[in-house]
Amino acid sequence: NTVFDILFRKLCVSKEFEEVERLLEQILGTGWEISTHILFGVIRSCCKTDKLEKAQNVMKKIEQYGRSPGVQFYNGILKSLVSMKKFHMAQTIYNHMVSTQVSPNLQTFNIVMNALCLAGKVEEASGLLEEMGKRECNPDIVSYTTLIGGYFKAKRVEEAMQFINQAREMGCCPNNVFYNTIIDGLCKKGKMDEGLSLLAEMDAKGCAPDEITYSILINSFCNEGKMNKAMEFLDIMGEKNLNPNIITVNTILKGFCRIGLFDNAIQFLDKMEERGCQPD
RNA sequence: UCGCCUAUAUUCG
Repeated sequence: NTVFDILFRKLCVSKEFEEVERLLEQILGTGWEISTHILFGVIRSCCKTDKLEKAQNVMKKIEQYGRSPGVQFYNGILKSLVSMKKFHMAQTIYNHMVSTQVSPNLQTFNIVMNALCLAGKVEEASGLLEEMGKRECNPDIVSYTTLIGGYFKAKRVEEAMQFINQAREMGCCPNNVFYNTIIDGLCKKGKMDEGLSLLAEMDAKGCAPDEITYSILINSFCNEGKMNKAMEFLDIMGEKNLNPNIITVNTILKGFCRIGLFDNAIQFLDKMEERGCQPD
C-alpha cells in the first residue's frame, strides 16, 4: 500500500489519469486489498482538476470489483470538494451516492449544510435543517453551528440569533466551536460587547475558551485599532497556559501594521521568534 | 458503553 500510495500520488499530480485507471484496474483485478485513503485520494484528485468523468470512472471501477464505498467514504470526498468550493461536483457525487443506495447520515447532511452556507444559500440551508428533523436525523450542534455561521456571514444577524435560541431550545449541548462561531459573528458585526459577554458565559458553562476564541477577540481588537486591548488578551491567554499560534501572531502583526506601527510589529515578531513561534 | 468521520479564527488570496 505504501508503494501504491506513492505511485498514485505521483500519477495524480502529473495528471496521468489514464494511467491511474489502468493501474487501478490491474490492482483491483488481483483482488488485492488497497486502502481506502488511496482510492479516496485518487477520486479527490480527479475532482480537484475538474475531471468529473474520471472520478466517476474510478468510482464505477471500484464498484465493479465489489468494493462499494460506504457513507464515510462519500463524506470524506464531499467534505474536500466542499472545502474546495466545488459545489457542482459535490452535487454530482451526492447524487451518485444516493443512486447506489448509500443513505446519507447526519455528517453527510452537515456537509451539505456547510456547502449551502458557503454558497450563500442560507434559505436552502435552513430548509435542510427542517428536512433533517422530518427524516429522523435530528440536527445536532454541528448543524446549528454551521447554519448560524452561514447567517452571520450573510450579514443576517437577527436570523442567526433566532437559530442560536432554537439550538438551545432543542437541547443541543453547546461546545467551543458553537461559542467561537457566535463570538466571531458578533465581533465582526461590531457587537464586541455581546461577544465578550458570551466569553464569560462559555467559561461559566464549562467550555474553556481556547486559542481560537482568543484569536477571534484579538482580531477584533486589532481591527478597531485597540492594540493595547489585543495585547492584554494575549497576556490572558498566557495566564491560561494557551500558547499563541501562527494565526494569533499574524493577526497581531496585521494589527500593528494596519495603523503604521511597524516598529512594534517587528519588535513583536522578534519576541515571538525567540519564544519559538516561527513566521510562515 | 466508548471511539471515528462533519461545523469556528489570520492571509482580500
